[in-house]
Amino acid sequence: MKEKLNFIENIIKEDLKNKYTKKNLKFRFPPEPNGFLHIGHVKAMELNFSLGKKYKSDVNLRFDDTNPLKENINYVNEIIENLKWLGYKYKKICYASDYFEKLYNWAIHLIKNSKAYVDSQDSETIAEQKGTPYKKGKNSPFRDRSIEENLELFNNMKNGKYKEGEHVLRAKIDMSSPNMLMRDPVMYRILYKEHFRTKNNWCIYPLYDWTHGQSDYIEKISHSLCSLEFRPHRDLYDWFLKQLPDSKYKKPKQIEFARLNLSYTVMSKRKLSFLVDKGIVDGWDDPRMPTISGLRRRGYPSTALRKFVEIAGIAKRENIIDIALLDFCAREELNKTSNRLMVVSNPLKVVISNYESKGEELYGENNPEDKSQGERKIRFSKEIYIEKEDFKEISNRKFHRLSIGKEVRLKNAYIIKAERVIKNSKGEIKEVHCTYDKKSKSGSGTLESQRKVKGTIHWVDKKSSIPVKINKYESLFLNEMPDTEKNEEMLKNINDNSLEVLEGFAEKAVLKCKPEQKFQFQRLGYYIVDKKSDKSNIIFNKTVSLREKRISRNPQY
RNA sequence: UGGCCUAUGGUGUAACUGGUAACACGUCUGAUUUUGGUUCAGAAGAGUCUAGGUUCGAGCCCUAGUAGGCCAACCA
Repeated sequence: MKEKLNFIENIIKEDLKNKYTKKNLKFRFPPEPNGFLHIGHVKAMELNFSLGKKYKSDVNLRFDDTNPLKENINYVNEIIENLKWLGYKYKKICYASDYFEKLYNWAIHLIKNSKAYVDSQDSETIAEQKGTPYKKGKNSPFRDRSIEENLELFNNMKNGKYKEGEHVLRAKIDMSSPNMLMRDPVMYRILYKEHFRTKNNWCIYPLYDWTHGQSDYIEKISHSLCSLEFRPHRDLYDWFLKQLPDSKYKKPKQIEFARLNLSYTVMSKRKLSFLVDKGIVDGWDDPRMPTISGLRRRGYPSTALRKFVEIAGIAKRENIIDIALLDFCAREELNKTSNRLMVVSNPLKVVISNYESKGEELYGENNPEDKSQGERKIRFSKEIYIEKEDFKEISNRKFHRLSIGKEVRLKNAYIIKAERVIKNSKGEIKEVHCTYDKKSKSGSGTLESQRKVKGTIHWVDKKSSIPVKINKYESLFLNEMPDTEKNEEMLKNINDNSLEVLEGFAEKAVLKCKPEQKFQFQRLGYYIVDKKSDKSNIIFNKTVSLREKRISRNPQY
């Protein structure tokens, strides 16, 4: 079979033909610890780690921690946990802050080569001088300070002699460049803010452009993969690398790919934190969030997430992937791996009038796709619950469930026939009375047990069933592309029904469930035991429903 | 009044140094089924943004246009 390579793998393949060997290859995943990782990051991780696996080269996990204003250790820990859960094995954990000293010395080298200078204007003035994409910028009046003066000022900046905003260090490139990033970008700013790792050792912090490429170089990264919006940064990336006094190693190559977008959700960290701050969701790990922690809590298996981003592929064009693909990946995995359980989410009482025994134990397969999972006992007796939706007094031919005078099989149990209903004063159905075919017991081998009836429905024994809480989710947004809108616009399309809490009844086998265990509730979908669930208060989160064929449920019948 | 990136069925990706479009999801049929699930068999759906050019031959190369995205943070 022909190997299907994405464009990045093709570049690497070419590089391998030329001046690179497999030993030269090295990758990195460089998140900023300023929030939770989302499914888009899984794409970046999968790319880097699968490349690492393919070429047997190392992949570093590097925290891009140059902005103490937004970053903290909790995010670092959550990210590490996410990688562990996803099963990505990195060579080592690095921090950009490990390189602060080296970066500082290299900055001095740039000053000495007249490639950097201290500017003493405020940020507004500097921004103004930068011009616009259509208009060239102007040189700063401080651009031609002497090397000695620059050295002294920069040293004083480092030693805390100035206030925030008083000076910055800038690269001396070209104020008339068509690329705004090349118009003397700021390399360092003064910030009196404690950093979660370097504490108060530094009061000047390097900015992204002066950090990233250099960090890649220090770690001997060969291919530095990032998203499309960094394309203009590449010119700067290369420029900085060229200025370094050190040229022992091969210079890393920045390659950009399109980030992942998912329909009906938002992906930008700014929007995600907005949802958290506004209290629209419960937190970063709310099951409706596209964060890794949220998807995990929702019940998506890590393997499904990885499979999903792998199928989605890597390219350079903007994309919005249909959420249906994610659900497909989840179902495919869950169908094979999750045990079945009968749970009634919206109960209707059924009395089997001709059932004389006090009750009995029946058996059900735990997973028809995996016989090694064995069977479980299921309690059956005279009174049971079925789904309200599974009964209609009068029905048409397409209704494969229970109705008066019609037969249906109770999964793993008997065939029953509905005889009459009992209604309350408002005319609502309170009970359905049925008769059962005693010889039709599932698996009993009798002729009657092999009878074909129109449908099979799930049920639970009324007396022995366990009440459970079920969180049912819909997408957070009603429109397909909420990410393209401003926060205020986005709010208008919030789905008010994205969370529905149901009280259901589960067969008693549910008592053995453990937090994060996944089940298929038969005929309903896939569910996970919430991480905060316990024996006295069992909580399930619905991951995704079973695939449903479009069937006409014409109410007039 | 600029620079850069992108353009292939509904969606996402393929098509190795040019040889008339493939895969997955989704959709639709049918079979099987004690889950309207799974599984199995099959179908429809694009002639590759537009116009030129090079070539025996272009989705791939060139030119121009159009459309979308990114760039004016002391964020990453």
